[in-house]
Amino acid sequence: MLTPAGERVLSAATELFYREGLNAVGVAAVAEAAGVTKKTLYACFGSKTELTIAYLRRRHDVWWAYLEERLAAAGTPRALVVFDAYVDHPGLGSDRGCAFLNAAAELPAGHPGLDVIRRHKEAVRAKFAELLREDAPGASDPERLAEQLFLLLEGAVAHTGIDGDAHRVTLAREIAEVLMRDPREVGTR
Amino acid sequence: MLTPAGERVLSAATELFYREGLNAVGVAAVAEAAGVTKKTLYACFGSKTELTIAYLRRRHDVWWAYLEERLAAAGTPRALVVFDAYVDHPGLGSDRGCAFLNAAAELPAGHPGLDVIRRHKEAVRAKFAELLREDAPGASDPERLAEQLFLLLEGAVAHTGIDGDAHRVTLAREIAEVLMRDPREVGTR
DNA sequence: CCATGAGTATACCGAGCGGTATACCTAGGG
DNA sequence: CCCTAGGTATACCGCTCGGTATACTCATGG
Repeated sequence: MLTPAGERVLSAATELFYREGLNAVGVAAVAEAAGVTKKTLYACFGSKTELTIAYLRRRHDVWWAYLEERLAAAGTPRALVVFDAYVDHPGLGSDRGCAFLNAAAELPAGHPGLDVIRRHKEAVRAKFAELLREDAPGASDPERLAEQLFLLLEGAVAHTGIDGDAHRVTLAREIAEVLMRDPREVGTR
Repeated sequence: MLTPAGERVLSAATELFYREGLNAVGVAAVAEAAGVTKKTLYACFGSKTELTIAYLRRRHDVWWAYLEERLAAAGTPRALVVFDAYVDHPGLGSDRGCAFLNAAAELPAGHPGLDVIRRHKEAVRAKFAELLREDAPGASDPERLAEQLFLLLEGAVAHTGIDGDAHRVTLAREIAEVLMRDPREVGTR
């Protein structure tokens, strides 16, 4: 478990790494923002690489818990809630886009943080598939629809940082809503 | 116009910036890869910021020329060619994903390179809309379909760097192919 | 009682960063 | 003939990077 000081370091890192980027923020800046010396930071995390991993894990855990909470309270189709959770999640911020995509763009090949990122993204895609299967058991190809919703979401969040706002996520959600209606219904009504 | 040495610098930067990331590559490394002194690099580009802008512009110009070439030789629906061009373009490499999304994730707010990136992405989205309008003049909402294809493509290329290959772009292309069939046809046949 | 663990403050290390300065070389054109 | 443009090579600047070292404080609990 993390000491109180370690918790403050991770909290400061989560804020700074997201807002400024991994390579743009030094350990000294993180330590200062946490009100802690570099020695304490290294006693808790050992290296910047470890701190980066902890940052990504924390970011996933917090967001995932929020997603599950929203899903438990939502009506069908729950897949749309995933879009909302990306925009609405409290505390983490979203104006700089997806923390995981941003990190993946910065990390060098072979960095262990990339595994955390891959697991996070795969979890999101798998969640789409799970929700679609459960909410519409008779659907023809839930895996394909899951990939479709996933790509829409990823395209939208990838542009959130560029646009400066999340309007494309809302747009992607609207498109997803249409796609989730069985296409056969459109023509036969 | 660029001197021969300047051209070599830009060529080396295009390779290194894409493969390693903007912040991970110093001007000294670019100069050495180009077989040129730092003095020459600064005589040609003035600053790393300017070199970064030139890199992004070059990347856009080369890819765009290739896209137009492919479009001129393609049959309808030409929108699918945009997906192909992202995967097939020669020389630039695509295993690290989209150079523009990667750069956007690294650049600090206010960096002039962000404008180049926004223009590039808007050009792609607008090209989708243009192609859809021309290839299927009677379509109900080409703008919406353009946004849809754009988001699919962007989601796919955003993951190309994470996955290490471009299979999601192919997947996005297949999905796009289905979406471009008028949904009313599906139910009424 | 005092040892341990968590923390502080400060200074340091070698390396690399973006960018500049000095001095020299060389081919082409007025 | 010699000046200029576009190079070369090398050294330097102040700064920041990730990471370490030394020495001190202080609360807790066996």
